[in-house]
Amino acid sequence: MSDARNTDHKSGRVRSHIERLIDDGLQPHDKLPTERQFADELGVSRMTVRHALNALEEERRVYRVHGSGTFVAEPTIDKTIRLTSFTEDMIERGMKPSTRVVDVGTEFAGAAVGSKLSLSPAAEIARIRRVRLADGAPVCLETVHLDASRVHGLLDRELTGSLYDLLASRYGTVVSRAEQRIGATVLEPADAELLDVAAFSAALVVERRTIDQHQRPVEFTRSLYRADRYSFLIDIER
Amino acid sequence: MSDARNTDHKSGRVRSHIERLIDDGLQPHDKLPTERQFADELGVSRMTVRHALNALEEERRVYRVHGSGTFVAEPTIDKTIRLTSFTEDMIERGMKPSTRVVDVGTEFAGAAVGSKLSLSPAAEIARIRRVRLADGAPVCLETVHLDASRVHGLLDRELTGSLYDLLASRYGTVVSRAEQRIGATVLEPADAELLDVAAFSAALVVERRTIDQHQRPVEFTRSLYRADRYSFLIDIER
DNA sequence: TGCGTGGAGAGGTATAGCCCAATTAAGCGA
DNA sequence: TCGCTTAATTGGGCTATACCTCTCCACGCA
Repeated sequence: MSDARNTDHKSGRVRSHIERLIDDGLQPHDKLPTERQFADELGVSRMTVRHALNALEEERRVYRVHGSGTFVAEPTIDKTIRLTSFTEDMIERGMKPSTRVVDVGTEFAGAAVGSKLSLSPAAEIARIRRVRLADGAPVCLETVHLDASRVHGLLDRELTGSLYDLLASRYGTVVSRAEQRIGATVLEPADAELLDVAAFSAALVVERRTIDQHQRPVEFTRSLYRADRYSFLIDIER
Repeated sequence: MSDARNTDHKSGRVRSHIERLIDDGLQPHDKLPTERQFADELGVSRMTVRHALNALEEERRVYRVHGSGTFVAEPTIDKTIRLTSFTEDMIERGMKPSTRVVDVGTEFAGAAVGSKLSLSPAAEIARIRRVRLADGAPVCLETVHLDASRVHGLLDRELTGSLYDLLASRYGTVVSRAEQRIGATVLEPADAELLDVAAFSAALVVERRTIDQHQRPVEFTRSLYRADRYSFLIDIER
């Protein structure tokens, strides 16, 4: 919970201090000391305390009532969908992930993919098709599209590992968020064969547009998940 | 975009000013004036400018690069999944929702539904099957299961409106969160007919367990969505 | 007993100024 | 010409202070 990096800044130390208070015996809806008390006690200015409390409020660890005080929030069961790679996802589900590359190549973006990646339809893109397996059985067939000009030499590399790791370590591209569309379809015979199921079986279609730290689109990926082996769990707050 | 309430505070005015700048001709990744320039120009302190920029950064209208400047972000389609009813959902998508009740009745919970609602398998449950339509065309076939002892008389009521509203106004049950599983399937002929599509068409299966303000399960609903007319949009943060 | 009103105390907004850290470009030297 | 150093610029963090609005309770009046 408490991060060592917190000690880099005063507001981080204040934050850790408050987190410790909450973890050590305080109950939800208990009142925290006032901002001015924290400031005096920790020898920092009130603005710094507010900075730390803002962060904690953002994460729903505390809530504030104007004129009244700051209180410990109810613990949230924070299972909101997260941005994880297939590899991380499978390990979390207790299965052993592996990957088989089906084919790779370059092609013109075209209208659909081009618009998703903010590129001209005539731009060159790198395309990677991979089957992702869990415990040796196919789960997912994914087709990744990347701006070829930003990933020189990528297609000659080993592509069975995490693409996100490769993008970060080799091309300095850090993934920050993604927009995802989840739909359903029935599998074409060719795709069904790659996934080792009967033709026209049900599948989840996931189209994912990944965005980097500068809000630029990184990749557009279309994945087909076997419906009998995969589903999404989502926790939603009102 | 620009809100009238913004004028209540200086930071709101600063914020509006910057938003206007962005909307009037600035392109993504264009550089904004520096924080100190804004402060001078608008006659406010730099902290106030930073406050406004923090809010805009939070909403991903701008991004900052330490030592370099503040820049206009790429426009984002911000459709985070929320806990909405079908009715709200369709209105937001610009369509007119309606409902047709297929059948209602009571039955024993059974093992599967009972465990989802934390009830004995022998408990009596109310079951409602409804077809939900958008602009007059079927989109979703839902089967709702409720603890019969908590919703006396519900099945005799008008069931074409929002079930959440009915639960709140008549039974004091306020929905606070939900756990949802999203999968895919092909439609049985009987279900396909109710949804007005060919048998064995693709559909999304959504199983939703709704929890009230006291953390008690309220309903368990299984919905089948026509894949050609519905998909989920999700925004994910790393 | 009941009500309402003021004051203390809480968070919210804003100021002016200090130093730090990252970036960038200009200038200098090999 | 290339590469390194340096200085200016920009955002990041923090301080100390001031004044605002909202809440809530105690006190006093009817």
